[in-house]
Amino acid sequence: MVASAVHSDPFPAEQTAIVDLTAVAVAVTQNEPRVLMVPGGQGGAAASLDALPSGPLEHRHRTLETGLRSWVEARTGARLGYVEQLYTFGDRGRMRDTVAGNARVLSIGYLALVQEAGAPAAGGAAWCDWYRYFPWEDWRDGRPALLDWLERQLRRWAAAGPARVDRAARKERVIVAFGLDGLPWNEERVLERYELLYEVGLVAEAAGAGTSALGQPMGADHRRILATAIARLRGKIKYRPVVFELMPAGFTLLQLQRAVEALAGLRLHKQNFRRLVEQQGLVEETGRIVTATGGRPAREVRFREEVVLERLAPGLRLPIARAAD
Amino acid sequence: MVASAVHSDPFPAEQTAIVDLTAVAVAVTQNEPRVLMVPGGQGGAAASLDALPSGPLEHRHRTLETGLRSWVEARTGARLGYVEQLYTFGDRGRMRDTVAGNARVLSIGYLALVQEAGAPAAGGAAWCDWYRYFPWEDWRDGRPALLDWLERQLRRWAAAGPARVDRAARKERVIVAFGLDGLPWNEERVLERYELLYEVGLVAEAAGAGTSALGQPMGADHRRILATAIARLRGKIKYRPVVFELMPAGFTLLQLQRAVEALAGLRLHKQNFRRLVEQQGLVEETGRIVTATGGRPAREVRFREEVVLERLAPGLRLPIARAAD
DNA sequence: ATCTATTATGCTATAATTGAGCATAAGTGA
DNA sequence: TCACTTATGCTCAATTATAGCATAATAGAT
Repeated sequence: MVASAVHSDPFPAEQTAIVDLTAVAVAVTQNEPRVLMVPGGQGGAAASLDALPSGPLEHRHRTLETGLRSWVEARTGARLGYVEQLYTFGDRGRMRDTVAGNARVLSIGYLALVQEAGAPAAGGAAWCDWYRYFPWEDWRDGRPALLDWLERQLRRWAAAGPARVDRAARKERVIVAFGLDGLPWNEERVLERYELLYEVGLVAEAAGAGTSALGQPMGADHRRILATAIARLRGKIKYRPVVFELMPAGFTLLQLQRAVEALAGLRLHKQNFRRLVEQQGLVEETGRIVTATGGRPAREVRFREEVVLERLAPGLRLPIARAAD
Repeated sequence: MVASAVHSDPFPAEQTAIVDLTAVAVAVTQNEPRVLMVPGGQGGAAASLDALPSGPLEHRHRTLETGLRSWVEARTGARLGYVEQLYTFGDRGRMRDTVAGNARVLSIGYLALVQEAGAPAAGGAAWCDWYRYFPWEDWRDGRPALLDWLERQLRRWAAAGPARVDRAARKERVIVAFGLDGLPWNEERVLERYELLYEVGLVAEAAGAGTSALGQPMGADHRRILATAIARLRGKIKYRPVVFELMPAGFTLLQLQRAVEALAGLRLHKQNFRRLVEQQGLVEETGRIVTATGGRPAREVRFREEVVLERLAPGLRLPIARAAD
């Protein structure tokens, strides 16, 4: 039916690649967003850097996802809940500091949501606050102070573009990504910001990085993968009820709010947050009352499981607060 | 800094895979959404099926995206505009009908937006209306008639589940995916619907497919990849100004609306559509007047290029119309 | 016992956004 | 001139968001 004039070449020079599966396992504990990390960056040159858990795709696994699950679970003792494929990273040269050398290495990145409580890290893995790697992403206590310094650096870089057009384009990218000159901070632009910092040489992973690099570096391009995961998750919680994967069975609305805030790196308006959650029928009361809140006791609620299959609810929109809550 | 108790294994039993890049190149011409297809399904057993253009990842390409671009452009003569990675497909056994045999084949799927006008298909490729493969997805002229028959099949399948719980779960999936029992049709659930039909055996690609399979089949799992692309694009046009990649330099608001409708498979409310587009400052007048509209002449507009870098505008929300426009 | 701090929770006023449609303008072809 | 088609301006009501106010119910300090 498609005109078959020139027929397809027989599959030309097939190229093989090493494929590994990399997990960004996220949990929220004590109101902090945490990622599962393994030490020692896969035995490469820079062996002391943190790295994401990852392992080769094995032939016995029927699907990529089962491969990821079994590898990460065996390696770290974490039991993965919700799992979603993020992105496949395969630029040549992205493994500068590892053994892979000249071969093409593909990493398929996955986001996995875990309840840390049920998943004590094993095998040398550890749960680390993700803002350690992205300190500029946490606005829960207001604009992070280091953004003042950062802004100066970025503006200097923008002003140093070779031609007029470059300078204009650089400036636009900077002010949009970091919400300068009155533009709003958009919590989802995590990757855009990281790539800008990389390009400017303000993170240690970059080739010409200066001495005052920002945030804890990670092995290979794992910080880029983590940025991708954070961006995706920050977007997703707004339209799919995925936060619940990170919560214990019963929780209070404030705990839920704190979890969302931890992920988004923002403070939310409390009354409106509760209204949204309740209006959408995402939770139901367990009947229990939690008194350990420090104030008036709170009703304990649980996620309405029906929602997932039943109506695939719209998730959580974020009523962003100007000031505090 | 991560507790370094057990140190990482040296990269264990590396596994290689054949990697190919598959493009879903989309254009909108004469108000129809079209995909670039090549004939002959890569020379496999079922050699007569349509297939998406795809080719091996070659080592000379620094990035995956350049690999994809150069391959597809060389093969089909299309010049790709916006390109975005969709998903990596890698389940074993997904290439039932091709040569790959037992080897692991990874396909990295990409969505590419093209202006068909500037890209006449070459090398045996052809632009095909995508609703040929998904006739149930086009609601522009109201609910497609074949959904009546389809609904009966789906309900029968749901009622035939082994246990009570399965039947309930199946029914839920069916009514949510296809908007039955008063639930709204959600144009983004393209993949969910396709996978359901696959599971039920209502598409020819499925193992136990009956004789009355729906829509034109495609080689390998390309129809699944196409479904993924449609779903992604339908979602994306709502929050990023990507439709403009498919439009010529100058166009009328109705042409734009028709393009969006073609992609979404829905009719939109005309006045509200214009209000959204203009309010958001996505377009500007060229000053020209188009008289070939069949009615009152329309102002010609063009996309405001500044928007892309400048403010990364929120895109287009879809004011869905109940009836016609 | 009362006061203070803290959190929970109900409710309201106002502003934006959306959905649906009316009305009129300006062309084409019979 | 009439019938038809598309373009475009505008309105009105319904819905949803934003920002607070006010009150309730605890714990711990005085």
